[in-house]
Amino acid sequence: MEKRVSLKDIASRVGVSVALVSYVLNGKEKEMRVSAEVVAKVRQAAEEMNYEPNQIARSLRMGATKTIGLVVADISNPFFGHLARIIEDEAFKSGYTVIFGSSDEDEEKSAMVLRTLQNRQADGYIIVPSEGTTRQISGLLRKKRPVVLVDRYFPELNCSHIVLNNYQATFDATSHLIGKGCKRIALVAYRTSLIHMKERIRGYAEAMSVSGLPWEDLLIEVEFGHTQAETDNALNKFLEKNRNVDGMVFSNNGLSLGGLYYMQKYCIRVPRDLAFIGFDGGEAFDLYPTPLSYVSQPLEEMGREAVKILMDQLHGTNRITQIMLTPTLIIREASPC
Amino acid sequence: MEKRVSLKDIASRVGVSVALVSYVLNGKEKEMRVSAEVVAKVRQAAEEMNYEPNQIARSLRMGATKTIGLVVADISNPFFGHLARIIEDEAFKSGYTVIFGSSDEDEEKSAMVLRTLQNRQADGYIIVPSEGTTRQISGLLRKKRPVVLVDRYFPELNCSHIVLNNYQATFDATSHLIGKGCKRIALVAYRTSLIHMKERIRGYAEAMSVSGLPWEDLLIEVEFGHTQAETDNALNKFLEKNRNVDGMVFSNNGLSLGGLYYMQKYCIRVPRDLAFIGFDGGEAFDLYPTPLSYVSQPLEEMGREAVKILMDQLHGTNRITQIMLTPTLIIREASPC
DNA sequence: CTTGTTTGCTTAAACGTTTTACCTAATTAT
DNA sequence: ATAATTAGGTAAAACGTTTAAGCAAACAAG
Repeated sequence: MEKRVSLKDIASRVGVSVALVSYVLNGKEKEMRVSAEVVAKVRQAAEEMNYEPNQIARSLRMGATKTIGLVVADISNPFFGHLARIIEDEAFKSGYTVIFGSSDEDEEKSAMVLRTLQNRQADGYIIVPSEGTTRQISGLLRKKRPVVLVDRYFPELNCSHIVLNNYQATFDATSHLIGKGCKRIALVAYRTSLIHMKERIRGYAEAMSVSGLPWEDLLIEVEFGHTQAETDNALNKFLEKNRNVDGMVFSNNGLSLGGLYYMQKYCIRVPRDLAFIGFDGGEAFDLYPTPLSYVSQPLEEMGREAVKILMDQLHGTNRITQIMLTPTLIIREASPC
Repeated sequence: MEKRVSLKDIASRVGVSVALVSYVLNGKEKEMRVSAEVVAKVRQAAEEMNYEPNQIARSLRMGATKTIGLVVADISNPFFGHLARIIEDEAFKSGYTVIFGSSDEDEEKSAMVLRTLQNRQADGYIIVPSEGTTRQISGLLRKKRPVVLVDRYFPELNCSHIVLNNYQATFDATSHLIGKGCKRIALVAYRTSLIHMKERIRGYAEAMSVSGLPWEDLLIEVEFGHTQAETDNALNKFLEKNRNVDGMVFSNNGLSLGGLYYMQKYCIRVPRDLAFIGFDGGEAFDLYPTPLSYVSQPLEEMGREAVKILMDQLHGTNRITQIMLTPTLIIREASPC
């Protein structure tokens, strides 16, 4: 580890004080009326010595790290990976760096990640909150840390958020299948108290209800920490009891994918044997023998806006912004092949 | 922003010096022989006041941030997302946090990301290096920063790395197709000087050569910043000239996926019309009408070992470790449906 | 010729830790 | 009894910045 060059090094080389070097390198030479001659010398020395500011020292002094703490369920999930990327780019534009952690939808893990991010003095937080983390979030809010929740939120919490209109998402999806003539449509959802799932279930239920179709027995709720085998099992049991199901709506990307694996394993042809609507799309959806229909989220917008809201709060606004984005139903028919 | 509680706050509440509080909270009460009574009082106060150490201040003082800088091509690419996740978990076990940046395989962007990570005083770096970044890496090495390259490396650089045996990967893949009776096998690769691609091309060429098959005209090199349309175009041109091609090997996951999109668009049935071997697998590969064969990388091992090597270097070893992992060819036959 | 202003720079404190050096009182050894 | 040791603690410097405050010299205004 070679010693990094500091302001002091430049100062002593040029023969001026540390303060002066700081002023020059921060472009405050005008206000601080530094002589042109000194400015030039400092600039040159900094250049030659390859000076790079120590952000840690600066953070300590300024009480701000220019860092955003990002908590997602799992960075390796393409949905969150993509979101992270958008946030990274957007944050970078404002001079912020992202430090992230995956919560695995687990309360304890979430707490650990959040503690780490706080120790590192993140200036603000963008969080995809897991079940049971209300207190963790409200803890942040109590400390007046800027927080933006994404994808889900807690209705009882007075906190900025940006989420999909989840109700509309499944309402539209289900309605579309009904319009196509389906009558026994199942919804596959996670068993969780998180609002986004509740809303997706509600949208489905409502769509079925307004068409006078029963749905209570057609709701499949699987556990969060599911393996593919367990999902298969749940679906098997369900389909044995309900042989007349003619359509399925899946309520997030993991479940959709799990559903497709299931269909493949048990040779159920989509959409010939069963109509199918997934959530979030992806390569597997595009490349399926017959391209699959799905609910599309405006992910770019979600990420961009999340950062924008956070930046507002970081720059002093106390405003709480809660945004609901509109999903798009991507309908695809049989391919030309 | 409420004020965070510091050692000073605890000290003044308990009525002792800051130093003492630091000792107690760092478990040095024995060596520093702090009285049991004071230890208890400090502990309790810290608990009650909800003290969390300021990692920034600690970093400044200690000259180490317990931070790993991770540079990948694109965090939203599942390959890198997965890698990031493994690294995150592994780093966490050792008390390290990850700060990351996406380079987009771009020299300039890579430089910016690297500069940011350096400003933030990352203790060590795990990097998927882009083309033309040799100098950036050697700059880090010159400053004696621990660096581990992943997925690719620079032969001329004396730096730790962990990569796939890329030669073997395409050699095996190509050989397998030859064994299946293919004679006109194309390789789709990126046009780049990066070693991993060169090796993948070499493996392919060698496999063809040892079977006495010509390959020079069957190598398709596409540009890095390709759009799907451009890839389609290149493939179209190529296939028009070479109608007798009976197999294709793709040399990374992006290209494989691009290939599949192409096949779909132009109604080329895999593997009926054309044998196909992809790189890296993924959902789309599993769910393809007939599951696709691909080269599988031991991603977990790659991530875990990368962190382990870095940790060794962070703990003072000067040893340079260069590891080459063995790929597995996943062969899948037509599905039972 | 004083007084005030501008110019150009320096000093020093502060951010929250860690850690070295030092201090005093009590105890033990001589 | 005095000297040496130990127990239990404090003071202060240091990490690299930023920034408020100050200060001397030069200059302008009265």
